[in-house]
Amino acid sequence: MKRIKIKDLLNTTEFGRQATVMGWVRTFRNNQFIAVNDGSSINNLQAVVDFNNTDDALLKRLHTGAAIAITGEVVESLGKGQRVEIKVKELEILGDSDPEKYPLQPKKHSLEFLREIAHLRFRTNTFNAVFKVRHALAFAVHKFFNERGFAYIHTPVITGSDAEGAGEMFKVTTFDLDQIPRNEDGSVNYKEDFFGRPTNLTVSGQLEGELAAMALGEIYTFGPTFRAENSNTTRHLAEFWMIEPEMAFYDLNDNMDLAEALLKYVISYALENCKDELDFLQSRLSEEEKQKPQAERSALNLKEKLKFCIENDFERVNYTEAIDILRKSKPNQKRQFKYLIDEWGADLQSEHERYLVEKHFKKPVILINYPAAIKSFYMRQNEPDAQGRETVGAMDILFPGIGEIVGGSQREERLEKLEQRMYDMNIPVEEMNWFLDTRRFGSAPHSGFGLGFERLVLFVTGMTNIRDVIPFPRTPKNAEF
RNA sequence: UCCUGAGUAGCUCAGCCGGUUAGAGCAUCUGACUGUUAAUCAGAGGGUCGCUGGUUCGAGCCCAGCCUCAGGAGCCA
Repeated sequence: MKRIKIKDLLNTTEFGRQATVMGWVRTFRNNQFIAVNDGSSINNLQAVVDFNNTDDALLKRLHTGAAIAITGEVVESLGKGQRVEIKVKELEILGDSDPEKYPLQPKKHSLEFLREIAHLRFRTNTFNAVFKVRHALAFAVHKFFNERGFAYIHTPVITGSDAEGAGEMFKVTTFDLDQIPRNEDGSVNYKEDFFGRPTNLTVSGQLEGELAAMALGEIYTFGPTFRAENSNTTRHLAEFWMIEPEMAFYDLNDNMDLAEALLKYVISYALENCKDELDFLQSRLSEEEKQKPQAERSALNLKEKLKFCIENDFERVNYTEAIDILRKSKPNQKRQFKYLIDEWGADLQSEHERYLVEKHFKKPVILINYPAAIKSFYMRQNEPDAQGRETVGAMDILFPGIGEIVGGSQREERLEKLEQRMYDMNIPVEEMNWFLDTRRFGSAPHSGFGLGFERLVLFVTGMTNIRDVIPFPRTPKNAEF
C-alpha cells in the first residue's frame, strides 16, 4: 500500500479507509498508543495497538526514536487530544532505537544540550518547527525577488579580494601547513598555492553583486558568508547566510522601500504558510516567558509581534535625530547607559539601538545618514550639513530583540570621491580596479543592502540564540558535525 | 578578545560551615495496570563530582592554572 504522509492523514475525513504511514516513534504510552511523527507535520499521529493480539517482543521494540511502518484503519479518535487516529493492523520496525543509548526522551531538553546533539535535534518539535520556518523564509525570499524581476546571482565563495572590508577572513589554501613554501626573504610564496595568490572565504558578495547590477539592473545574492571574528554572542556565526540585493538606479529611499517590502513579504509568507509551526513556537515562547519576571515579559506574543511588524511602517530616522533623542533620553540623563551619548559622531552601541527600537519608537527603526567616519568606504557621501558635518547615505534596519538585521547604503558612484575615500581608508586601490571600472564606464546611482538570514529566522521563530536557527552552527571553537 | 556565571547519574538539578556510605525528578530495566496525551503505580540498576596540581587529618565544597558551555560587551548581518 502506498504510504500517506501524516500531515495529510491528520486532515482527512475519510474514516474507515486503510492507510500506511511511516515515521519515528515519539512516545509509546500505556502499551497501546504510539505517537508517530514523519516530519510532514509538527503534530503526531496516534496509532493504537491491540496489545493482546500483538507479539510482545515487537511491542518491546517500540522505543522513542525507532522508525516504524504501520498499516491500519483510519478512524475517528475515541480519546481527546486528537481528531484522527489509526488502528494498527500491521506493524513493522524499520529501524530500532536502543533506549539505553538514544539521548532524546519524551520531555523538555535544554537548548544547550540539544546543540551538543545537533545531528538528532531535528527530531524535536522545536527544531522541526524552526527549520520549516527557515525553509519558508528562504523560499519567500526567492519568490519576492523573482516576482519583481530580480536575477539571482551566484557570487564566488572563494575570493581573491581582501578588501571587502567586513571583518576577518578565513584563508583558503592547499598548502601543507607544516611545510609552507617560502620566498628567499622568508615571506610566504603564494605562487606555489592552488590559486597562485592569497585567497579567502567571502565576507560579502556585495562588490561582485554591484558588477552584475550595473548590467542586469536588479540582482540579489543569497549564499553562505564567512567571518573569522572571535564573536561569542547570541547573534553572530562564523558561517551564516546573507541576502544581498543590489539595484541600479535606486537611491537611498528606493533602497529602504525595497528592504521594508522584502521583510514584510517574507514575514507574511511565514505567517500564512507556517501556521502550526508558529503556533507551536509561540506557546513554547510564552511558556519560557512565564519563568521571567513580569517586567521583562513582552507585551505581544510571537504572532502579534510579527503582525505588528507587517502592519506598521518602519520608523525612518536620521542619525542626527537619533543622537538628539538619545542625548535627551532618561537613561542618558540618569547616566544609566554604559556609554553616554554627548557628541555627534559617536557610534551607536547595542544599548542605544535597543533603547530606540524597544523603548522610544517601539517598532522597527531604519537609521539613515550616519557619520562618514564610522561607515564603509563604498557608501555614498552626502553634502555636508549646515555645521559642515560629513555623512554617508547608509541605512541600518534595527529590529526588537535582534538589533541590526539589515545594513545597506546608496553606493558611491562618483569615481573621484570613491578613490579619494579608498586612499583615506588605506584600501588597496590598484587591486580593486575591476570594481572601479563600474565607476569608469557608465557609472550610475545604485544601492543595495545585506540582510542577515539567520537574524531574520531568529525574529520570526522567536528563538533567542542564533545557533538554534541554523542546522550546524559554526562558532569559535565549534565546527562539530 | 573582555566581564559575569556555570560544569555533580543518560537529561534537569539539589548537595548546609570542609566531616562518615553523594541525593531527587525524569529516562532506562523488571513487574503491575490498560483509552493514554511527557500515562500511572511498585521495585532495581546507574557517579573519574570538567581536567591538572595544591592546601588540609579529611575536598563535590577552599586555592591556582587550564578546558568547555551560557549570558552580556566589542566586531557586525
